[in-house]
Amino acid sequence: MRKPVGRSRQAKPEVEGDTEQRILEAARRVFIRRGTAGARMQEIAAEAGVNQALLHYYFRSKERLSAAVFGQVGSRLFPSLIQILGADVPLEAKINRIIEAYLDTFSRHPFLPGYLLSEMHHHPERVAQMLATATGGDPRTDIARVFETVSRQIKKEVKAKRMRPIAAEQFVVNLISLCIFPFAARPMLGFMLGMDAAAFARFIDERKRQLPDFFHSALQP
Amino acid sequence: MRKPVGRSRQAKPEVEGDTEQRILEAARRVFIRRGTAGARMQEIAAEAGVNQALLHYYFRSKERLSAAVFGQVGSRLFPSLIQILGADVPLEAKINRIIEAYLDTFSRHPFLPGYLLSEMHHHPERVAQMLATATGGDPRTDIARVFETVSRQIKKEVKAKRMRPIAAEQFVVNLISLCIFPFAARPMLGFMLGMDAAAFARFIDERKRQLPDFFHSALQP
DNA sequence: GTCTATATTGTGATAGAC
DNA sequence: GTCTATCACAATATAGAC
Repeated sequence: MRKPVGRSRQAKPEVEGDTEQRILEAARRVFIRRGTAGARMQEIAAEAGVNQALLHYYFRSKERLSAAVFGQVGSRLFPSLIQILGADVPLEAKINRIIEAYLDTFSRHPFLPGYLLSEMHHHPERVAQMLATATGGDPRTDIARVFETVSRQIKKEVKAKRMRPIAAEQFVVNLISLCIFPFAARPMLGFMLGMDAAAFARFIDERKRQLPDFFHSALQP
Repeated sequence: MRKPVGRSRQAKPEVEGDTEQRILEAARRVFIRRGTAGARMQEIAAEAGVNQALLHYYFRSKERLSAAVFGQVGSRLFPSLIQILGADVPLEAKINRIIEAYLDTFSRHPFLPGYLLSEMHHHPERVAQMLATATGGDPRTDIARVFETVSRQIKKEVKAKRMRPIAAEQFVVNLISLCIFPFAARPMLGFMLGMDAAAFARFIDERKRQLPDFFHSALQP
């Protein structure tokens, strides 16, 4: 590992943010639009405004750089899911919060879902490390606890006759399917439904309003 | 265009199926697991049991070969969607049929969703041609008519107080989200929920049973 | 830390024999 | 139609000056 240690600030005319950060951000943009295999180190260097050799100086290889980006993207998306699902609030509130949070995030970063799914598909072996980076620790333990919490809440609601029975796993998968898929399939939906960027934004806005009711209704006994 | 014309059968000891078909099938397998950018012509040739030069003889370039695969995969998935949605049966039956058809198809080909979404994400410009290949004609016209049909059915159900109002586009997107996403996100779900292949298959089986009710309930007024 | 120059290998594509 | 051999360039990675 030759990676520079100690981010000791040099008295240098740095453009904005330190170089490592600029490279990482440029890499994120390029990997997201080209995919890991399709991205070129040269394009990342150009986007970061530095030389290609610097990429290797900071990240050693394309392999490591792409893994860093994957982990970073995961870190932006998973913690809030875990946090909301594990929070001490009613199930109904969790549904609303997740829909709002994810539709908002993806409206601002519409290419994240496509990148994330593509990356997971072609590099399933990286998922474990990505989730470890994202949750900071042993992801399986955290996640298992969260599903336990949700499962208890569901059982309680079912007992109170306010909800039909459903496994916590199916519940969560249904919820995130409805939030993520439209963005991942955006190119197809855009074409099939003749939607340009503005029309797609309206489509998502309508979704923000309707999805909570749709989902709550689906769980009615 | 040097592509051989007339599939005139040569008196040759062909292994199984004609060579072009074998190449196309090998290419599909390789593109699905590596992605378009990550796939190597050499690997496809090996998988087809032929020399790399033959790939160029039949398909001219990697670009064209990958486009052929993308179109072929689309042709296996979209026509049935269009056909079921446009059929002359009640909305409820369409929901059941689509869930059954897609969960079955994807159970047998679990990597199709990941490939399809990945490809669409990185090559949105190919979506139009892929859908044209898949539907054989002007896809926009067919699709628009189908959405019109569904829209009328929804309005009728709403009027009869058997259903809450929902745009046909949101209706269809919700339905296919719930069918496709779990497969596209399989690596993540597998890890998060600690599911191996068998557990994932059980998860999908449970889904086949529960999704119809979930969806119908979601549409209750 | 950042650059230029270059080594080295990978990869799509073609030429030409059979 | 199918093969072997090879070209031409693209792309990752490193060496070494500054």
